[in-house]
Amino acid sequence: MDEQTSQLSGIIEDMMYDFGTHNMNGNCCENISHGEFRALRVMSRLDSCTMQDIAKNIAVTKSGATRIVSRLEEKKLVRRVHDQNDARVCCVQLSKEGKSLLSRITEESANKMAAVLSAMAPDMRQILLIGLRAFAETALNQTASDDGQPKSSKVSLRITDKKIS
Amino acid sequence: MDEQTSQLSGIIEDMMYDFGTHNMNGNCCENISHGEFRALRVMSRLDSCTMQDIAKNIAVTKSGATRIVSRLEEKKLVRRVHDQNDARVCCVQLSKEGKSLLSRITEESANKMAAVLSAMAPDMRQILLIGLRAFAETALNQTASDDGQPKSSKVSLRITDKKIS
DNA sequence: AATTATTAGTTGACAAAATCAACTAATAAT
DNA sequence: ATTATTAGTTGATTTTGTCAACTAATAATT
Repeated sequence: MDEQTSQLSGIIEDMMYDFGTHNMNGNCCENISHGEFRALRVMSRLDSCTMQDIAKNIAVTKSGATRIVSRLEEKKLVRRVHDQNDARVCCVQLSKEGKSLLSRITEESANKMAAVLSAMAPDMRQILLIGLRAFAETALNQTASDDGQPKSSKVSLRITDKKIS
Repeated sequence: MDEQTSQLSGIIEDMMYDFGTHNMNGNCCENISHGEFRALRVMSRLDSCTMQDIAKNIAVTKSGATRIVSRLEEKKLVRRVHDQNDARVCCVQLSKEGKSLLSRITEESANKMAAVLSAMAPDMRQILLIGLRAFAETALNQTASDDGQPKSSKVSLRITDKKIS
C-alpha cells in the first residue's frame, strides 16, 4: 500500500469515527437499546429487509433478531410484513415513527457534517465531490465484480443459532 | 443545504455504512461482546482513556463501563492504570493482545477500502486526497472554534448512573 | 485546618438483552 | 409422497447493562 493510499485510509477512518453513528456520542436514547438502534439503521439502508438480514448485519443470532424486532414492533417503530413469494420469510419495514426516530438520532452528526461541508470553499467542495464519486463508483464496480454476491458478506459467521456453515 | 452539499453528505454516509465497523458484517467474534468491541475502539482512538470516556463514547452508564473494562481486563485485552495526577481516575490502555485483536477485527474492512483506493487512477486518488484533506482541516477548525471543548460532545446525556446535569 | 461537597470509580441486587436448543410451518429436493 | 432444508419463533438460561448505594480521592467553603 503506497503512501498516498495509506494517508487516504487514515483520513477516511478518522472521518468515519468523527461523523459516524457507530460510537454515538450519547445519542441512542428515546427509549431504544443499542441493538434496536443498529437494527433500525440496517432497515433504513435495505430496501427489503428480512430477519436474517438484520441478524447478519448487526451480528446477532436469528433469535436475537426476532426479539429485537418484536420489541421494535411493540414500540410501533417497525412492522412485520409477510413475503408474497415465500410465506416463511418476514420482511421488516420501518414505520413512519421509526423513520423519524432514526432521523432524530442521526440528525446531530448529519448537521455537523453539513456544517463542515458548507464551511468549505465551493471549489474545494467540488473537488471533494469528484473524488468521492470516483471512489464510490470504484467501490461499486469492485463489489459487483466480486462474483454475484448479494451485496456484502462473504464472511461465514454465526448468524444462526444452529451454526451456519 | 445546496445540492452539492447534500450529494456529498449522501456519498459520505454511504461510504461510512459500507466501510465502517459499526454494523460489522459478522465480525466481532473472537470471544468479545459488541459492547466490549465498541469500548476497545474508543480506547484505540484516545491517547488517554478514562472510564468516563468509555462510558460517554459508547453510551453506557459508568457502572456499565466498569463492567466492560473488567471483562476486557480478565481477557487480558486492556489494563487499568492509575492516573499520576489524580488517584481517582483510572486510565485504561489497550494491551498488545487488545491491539492485535482489534486490528484483526477491522482488518477486513480496511482491506476492502485499500483495495478500492488502489483500484482508482492515481490522479483521481490525488484529487480525493486533496478534497478530503480540506474537509478534515475544515472539520478541525470548526470543532476548535466551537469554544475550547475537549474534543466532542456538548450534548448532555446520561453518562452517569446518577444523572449528570 | 477542618468540614463539606464533588468527582471517579466500584459493587450488590436486579432488569434487560442475547444465546442455545428445541420447535413450527413453509418450501425444496429426492 | 417422503425427506431435507430454510425462515422464523419460543422456553430456559446466560450475559450484559442499569440503578442506587457505596468508598476513596480531590476540591471548595468556612
